[in-house]
Amino acid sequence: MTRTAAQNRFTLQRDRMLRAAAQCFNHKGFRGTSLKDVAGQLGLTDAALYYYVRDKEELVYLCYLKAAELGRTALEATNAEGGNAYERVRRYLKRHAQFMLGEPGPVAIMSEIPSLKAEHREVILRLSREHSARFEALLRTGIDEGSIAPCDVRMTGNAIMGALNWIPKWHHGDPAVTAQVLTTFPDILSRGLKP
Amino acid sequence: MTRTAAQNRFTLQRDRMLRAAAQCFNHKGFRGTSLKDVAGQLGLTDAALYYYVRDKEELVYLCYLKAAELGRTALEATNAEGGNAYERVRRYLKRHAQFMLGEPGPVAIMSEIPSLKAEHREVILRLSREHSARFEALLRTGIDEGSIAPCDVRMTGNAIMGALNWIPKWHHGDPAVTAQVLTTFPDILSRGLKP
DNA sequence: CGATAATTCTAATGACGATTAAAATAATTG
DNA sequence: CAATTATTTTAATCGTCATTAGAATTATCG
Repeated sequence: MTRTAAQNRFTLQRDRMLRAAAQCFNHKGFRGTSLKDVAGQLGLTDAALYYYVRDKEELVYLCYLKAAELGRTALEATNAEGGNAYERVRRYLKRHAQFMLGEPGPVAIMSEIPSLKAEHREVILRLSREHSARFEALLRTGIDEGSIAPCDVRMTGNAIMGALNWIPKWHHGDPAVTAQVLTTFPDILSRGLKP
Repeated sequence: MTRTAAQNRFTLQRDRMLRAAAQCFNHKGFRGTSLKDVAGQLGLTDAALYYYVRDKEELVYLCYLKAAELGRTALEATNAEGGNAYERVRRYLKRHAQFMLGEPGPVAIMSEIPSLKAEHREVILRLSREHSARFEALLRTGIDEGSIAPCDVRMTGNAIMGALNWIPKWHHGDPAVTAQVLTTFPDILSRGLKP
């Protein structure tokens, strides 16, 4: 119990770090952001980050891990809510866009997997592939049950994920645009799936 | 005339440079690729690149300029061929994917505009916005003539461009996949536009 | 309050990578 | 071939940045 408070504080601070880092990475890339950039956003010194993380590489790794977890739970939660596959896809898209843009984000886009060290890269790639597989399975379910038009699920999944992952490249935080994205993107991306 | 041969050789070599650089940038990011990486692909020394380019920043700038030009001509050529807006969009998507993956590519994805110096950034942003505007205008034409379903053209354009720009993140050169992308992506991305 | 643990800072160190100048090599032209 | 031009290399220089050690500060707990 006595440790829980400290533990809690630690993980809370680290999570603030991950959010700051995610924003920087999305904006300037992994190599392009210095630890000073991240620390600056938190009112800290670059050296202070090493209290929370072994090195810079672990920082991206943790960002990507968090992104993978959020994606997974978003998809699971959506599936658990029921509805046909088409409706579940729509809800998932909304949820995904939501956590990418708002709380508990911003979330790091996994655009620099090659920068990870071998072991971390394998972990992230595995999670990433598992997530893709689950999404593709959902599409396949929809095709079988007739709620989604037949298509190449692999390519369709890639297209949808690409459209989502690209959002941070052109969206820079304007709340009005955020709202617009959340309302239009699920529509736009799922419309092509209708039978 | 005497200069034309040398001039020609110069620009040809520089174009090889741009292709090598584009591949590196797409793979490892601007900051993440060293001039040695680019030079290595060409069998040169890093210092040799300075014969063709003022500095590293100019290298990305030229890559982006080339990308913008190719995008523009692709859209213009497509429009010139006629057909209704929906068909023109489809042809444009195919063309765009084509030059992104094959010849005269690989083309650099404009994902690091913040890394450009102010003047260059303005040029690229202007070209980029012009291109978006033209694409959105094409969508609007389709909506007016009834070949495309009513939609938020800004968001729809962003979604489509995102899906395309993300391709290099997951496609790593397998020719079979290239062929698959070229045949399925135009379908996938345009299907949602049907009325 | 005093002691101990937690957190952050200051001040090095060291590597990597962009950039430059000058020398060396290759190509071209008269 | 000789002279000139084009291209590339070698060998510095310079800054930035990740990383570390140890000091300083702050919080926690008895």
